[in-house]
Amino acid sequence: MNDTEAIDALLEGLNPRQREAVTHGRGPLLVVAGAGTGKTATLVHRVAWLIAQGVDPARILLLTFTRRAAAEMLRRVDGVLRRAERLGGAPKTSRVWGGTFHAVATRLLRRFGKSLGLPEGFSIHDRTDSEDLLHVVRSSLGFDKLDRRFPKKGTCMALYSRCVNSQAKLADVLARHFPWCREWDAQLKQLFDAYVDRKESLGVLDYDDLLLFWHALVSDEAAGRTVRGLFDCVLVDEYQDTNRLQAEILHRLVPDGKGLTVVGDDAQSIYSFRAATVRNILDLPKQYPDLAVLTLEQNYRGTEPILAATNGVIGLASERYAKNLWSTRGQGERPALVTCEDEDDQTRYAIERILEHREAGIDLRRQAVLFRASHHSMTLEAELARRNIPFHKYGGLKFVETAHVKDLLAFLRLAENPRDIVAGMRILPLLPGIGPGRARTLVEMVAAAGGRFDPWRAWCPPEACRGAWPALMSLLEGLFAAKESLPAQVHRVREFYAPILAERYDNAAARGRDLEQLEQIAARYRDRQTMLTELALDPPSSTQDLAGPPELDDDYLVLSTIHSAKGLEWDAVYVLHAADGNIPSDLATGSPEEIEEERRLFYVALTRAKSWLYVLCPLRYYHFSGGRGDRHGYAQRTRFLPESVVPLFRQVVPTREAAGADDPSALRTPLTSRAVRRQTKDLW
DNA sequence: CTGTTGAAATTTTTT
DNA sequence: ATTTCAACAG
Repeated sequence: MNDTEAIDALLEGLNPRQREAVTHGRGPLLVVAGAGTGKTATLVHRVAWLIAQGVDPARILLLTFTRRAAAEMLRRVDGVLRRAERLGGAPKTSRVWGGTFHAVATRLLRRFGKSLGLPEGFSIHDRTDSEDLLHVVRSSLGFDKLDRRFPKKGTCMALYSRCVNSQAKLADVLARHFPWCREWDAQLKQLFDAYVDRKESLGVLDYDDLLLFWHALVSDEAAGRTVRGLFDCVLVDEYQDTNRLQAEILHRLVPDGKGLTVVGDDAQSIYSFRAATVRNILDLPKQYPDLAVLTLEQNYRGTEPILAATNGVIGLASERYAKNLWSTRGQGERPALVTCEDEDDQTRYAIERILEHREAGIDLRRQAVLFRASHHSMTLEAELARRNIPFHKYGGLKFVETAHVKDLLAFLRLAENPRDIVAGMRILPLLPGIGPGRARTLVEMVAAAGGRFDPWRAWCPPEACRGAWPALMSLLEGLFAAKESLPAQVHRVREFYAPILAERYDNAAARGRDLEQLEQIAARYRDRQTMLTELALDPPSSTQDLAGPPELDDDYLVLSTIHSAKGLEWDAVYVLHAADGNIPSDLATGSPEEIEEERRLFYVALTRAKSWLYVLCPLRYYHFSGGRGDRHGYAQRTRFLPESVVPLFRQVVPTREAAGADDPSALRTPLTSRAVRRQTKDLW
């Protein structure tokens, strides 16, 4: 096969615009790709094309939004290359640098961090750990004892993080995003100063540090040259969701734009709460005067009616890059706008349609239920479980964020880095007779001893702890020596932790199984540091996820937050709780910008659908907070579906009789005297 | 200083 | 429903 044939084979199936993007030369390139326009395919083929052109895979950097996205893309690159070469050669992409900004930062800093004075074995704190450390610092400064309430640790963290990621002054961030915290300006400064110092002395980096130090690395004269010299081509996906710090890293990494490819869609920017800014896309032409801009507008995903509806929704956005998405997929059903009476109604309707589609040959895994907030799917999850319908949930509380898993990992973390006081503060109070007070002094002792456990050996524990203390010491010493295999280490921790688990948590059995699973997983990692790093940077979203690639024959429905559904697509998509207050979230209606972001979020949800789209809106919702009886309120259809776009949907009002007839238990709020009383109570 | 109890406040999205 | 804080008994 000659070169021309090989190139043709590689470009097979791409439209002219995509080909142009794929075969673009070495000058900087921006691909503005609307939803469903084959953005991923284009990026995949471009990587394949570069490799086919002779670029060394080890000198390609592919920055994505999640690790999963990177792995998936590289898998597809291999597929394309194999097809083009018509041979089943070994994968060529194993040496490509693929991953999130944070993961790549970690890799670079492990290798070159020494030149910045970073310790070789730095630990990585996830969001919760960072908040915990901030809490420790806050109490050591005495801010928890002030007469007026100091902002919560989560708020402090959000503030700190936004300053770093948007590279903005605290005063500006306070004024723009946290006006109710302005009175604490001085204390916050002090807190953040102390937090930064503390991280340094503990040998710990948080998420923001990873970016910050990568930035420092490429800003440094000598180190910058080295790092820049590693890559011939840099490709960035989902650029609309990067923040200012990431943009500056990129600019310093590729100052002349040579070999740079950036892909994004301003209409899908949904991470401004993480300081992402569309300005990164809009300003790219200013950074690179010779930037080529290509727009992909041909939509391959949705049917015409779906596209008409999604275009209608985004058409109401106050400001956007003009794009006219057009479909080649032809006719299909108009998307459904389903007005449900309440949440049970919504659940029932969704499950009926899901099963119907499955009967018609659309596997569960080709269908997804999407929602704004993780808890919006609780009722549905309960009902799916009751009916034995398998599902995987993405987004929301992660496996590694559950208390018992965090506990277990804290033992490993402490052994890895004894100065990590967050790990210590987690483990020590698990023992009887040790509370926050003693834990703090103990943890400070080790930190002061430069990370040696000697002071603990000499410590005389209180009565209640006489038995447990020596056991903990021998456990930690065993782990510290790290002579055993990783699963064996986890096993030891489990043995020590089992009685604590049983005593402190309910449903200890289920939690125990999680930990067993963790022990199994441990075998997959090269070493302890790798395991801790990877779990911090890329937490598996569910236990099922941890269990490894699912069996081919097992079919499961996907439940996902809209954020976690970014970049994915399904044949049938169900969007739950399309009511004002949920989308847009009540918590995000403070400013017009926030509302616009919620609109894009809704747009992202709708554009995940290929053939069938159901938007469900329960009009009545219950909230069980605030004491006796269940109260409820009435919701309005989301403001993103005003009368003007409603005709793009077919309106559906499910009937109860049909739904409940053959399954009385499905009717969980029958119209009984109770409902009558409730309606009466509505009058006041 | 620990561990428990009760009251009050807050309640999203994620690397 | 969960988290956080203050108060109090051991």
